[in-house]
Amino acid sequence: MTETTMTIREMCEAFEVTPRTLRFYESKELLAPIRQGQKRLFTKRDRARLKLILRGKRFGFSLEEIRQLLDLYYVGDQQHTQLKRTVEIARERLSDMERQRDELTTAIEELKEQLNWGEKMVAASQGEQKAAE
Amino acid sequence: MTETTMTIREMCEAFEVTPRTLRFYESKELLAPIRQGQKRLFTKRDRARLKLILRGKRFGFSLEEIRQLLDLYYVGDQQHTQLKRTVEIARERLSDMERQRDELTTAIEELKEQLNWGEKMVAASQGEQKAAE
DNA sequence: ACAGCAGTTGACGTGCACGTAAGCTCGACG
DNA sequence: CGTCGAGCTTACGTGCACGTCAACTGCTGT
Repeated sequence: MTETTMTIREMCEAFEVTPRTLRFYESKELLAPIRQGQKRLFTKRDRARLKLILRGKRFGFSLEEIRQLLDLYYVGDQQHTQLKRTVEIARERLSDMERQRDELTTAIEELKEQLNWGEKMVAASQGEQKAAE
Repeated sequence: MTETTMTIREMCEAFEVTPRTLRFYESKELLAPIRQGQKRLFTKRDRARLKLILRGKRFGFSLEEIRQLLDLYYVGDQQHTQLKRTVEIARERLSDMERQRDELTTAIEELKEQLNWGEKMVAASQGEQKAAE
């Protein structure tokens, strides 16, 4: 059940993606499932990465940007220079994300105000179909 | 200077977009600049909408979704039923955005931790090029 | 032995969000 | 009067993120 590896089908159901998507991500070097003969076997590492990939996508990052980010999450064998560069990239992404969150917060506030206004209008036009003009 | 309308060129510089983009948005009914003969004149309303469009894009909304949202921001002559529906859509978008913000907050925290770790690694590998293995 | 099914590799198709190039129009200016 | 630049339309091209289809391979059960 809670085996260490999963087939492509199991991954698809667990994460609600298609096989095509997983193969595509592998071709872009976002995932690196091990091979048993010809078949792919997805490890715990792949599952963690996929989770991050899907989250990154929801934030509007491109797959290429996500690949950069994943490098940070899974260093471990990088050289100093490479690691330093990765840290820099991550710092930039981090401020991107913080800016994005701040904007989002503002937008939420604005939308809430609009909603209040809209709801008042709906309430006001209850029963009077021809309030316009 | 602070005239009520702007040319396409002025819009482009003000918002850092291309003419093509503005025409494209018009073709998708996101903007509706008035025409003076053949030329487009962008009003204050268009500028407000464009600002919202660009923000929406940064949040990962599609242009079609943004169009839905803009309907809410610029109602004014909607019927009751239509307005009610629009309010519903907006409520859904709002919870989308709040979920997105919460996720983003979590991701920011995680990335910060990773960064701290990464920076420690960088510091630790100062001067010793061959620390690996 | 053979059907059936999960999985695989190309290769081409698709929708979105524009970019880019061609050719037209129109008012301003020397 | 020509032409110059700003803007216009039409139409095809592009990059990304997959979808779709065809043709294979390799177990699995009967």
